Amino acid sequence: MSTTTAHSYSISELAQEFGITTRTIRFYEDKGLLTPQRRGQTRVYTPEDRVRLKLILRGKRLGFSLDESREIIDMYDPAHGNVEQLNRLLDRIDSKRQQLREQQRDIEKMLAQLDDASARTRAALKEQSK
Amino acid sequence: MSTTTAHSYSISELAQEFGITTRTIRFYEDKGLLTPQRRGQTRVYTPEDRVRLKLILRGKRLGFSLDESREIIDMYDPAHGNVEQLNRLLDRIDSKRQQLREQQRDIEKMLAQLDDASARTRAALKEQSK
DNA sequence: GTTGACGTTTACGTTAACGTAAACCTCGAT
DNA sequence: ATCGAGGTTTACGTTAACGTAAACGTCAAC
Repeated sequence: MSTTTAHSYSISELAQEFGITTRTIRFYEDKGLLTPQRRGQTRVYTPEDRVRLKLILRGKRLGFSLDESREIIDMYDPAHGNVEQLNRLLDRIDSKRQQLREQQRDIEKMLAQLDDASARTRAALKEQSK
Repeated sequence: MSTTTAHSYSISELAQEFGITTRTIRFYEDKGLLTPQRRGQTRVYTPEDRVRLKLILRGKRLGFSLDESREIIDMYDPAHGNVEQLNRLLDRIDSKRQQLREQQRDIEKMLAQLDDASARTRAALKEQSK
């Protein structure tokens, strides 16, 4: 029995918090990534909506398309479906993990490259100071 | 005195190796990311060109725009410039490193999320087998 | 000498992810 | 009553990163 404090957010609150525009949030809804409630006309966002938005933006920072982010978010959903569907889901999850690990390797290579560049630049600065 | 074996590549060789189209490679040239030699009309790519291409594609996998990739690649260049320029370069390098570290954190969070999803899916499978 | 395989330029088309603007409602405060 | 701050829908515009196609050159092979 978890007593969930039913806190809610307006669209502009979320926009401010994450540094995006309301247009962007509505666009995500249009693409089926968010489905807020309505109080009359007005959209009302739950903490769960907020989390979904957070995940979308995280995916974006990693270069994922909205479709990819949606797929990843849906992976966490109540795993409903038959055995075959569940097995396919497991495969997709694993495939995403592999992709993320490849990104990790890419980042490390790029970081090493930047370390090198930084060192060379500092060396060039030492040279300038005669 | 390093004896550089002047190996060269055709555009379709590079396209094949990296699983992209020749159109893409020409597009990168158009955007100033590659500047191959010409044998008559025909483009001829050096091993250095190949490396640049590799870096572009690595950046792409990390969600970087071509402009960002160009910036990163240029960071590795012969650090020419005065002290002020070199210092600004150092700042940009450091800023990129911070961004990459943030991406690392994002990836770890997402990996943890996927691990969780995977476990839950496997649990759902066990449930199915009664 | 024509036919492929490979190269080139030029140019219009496409998709994702929003930006921008107009035109309108709603409500609490002045 | 009006006004400003927020909300809404609708719709056209924009940018990046290529795709696609046409129209042409070149050269080794048949």
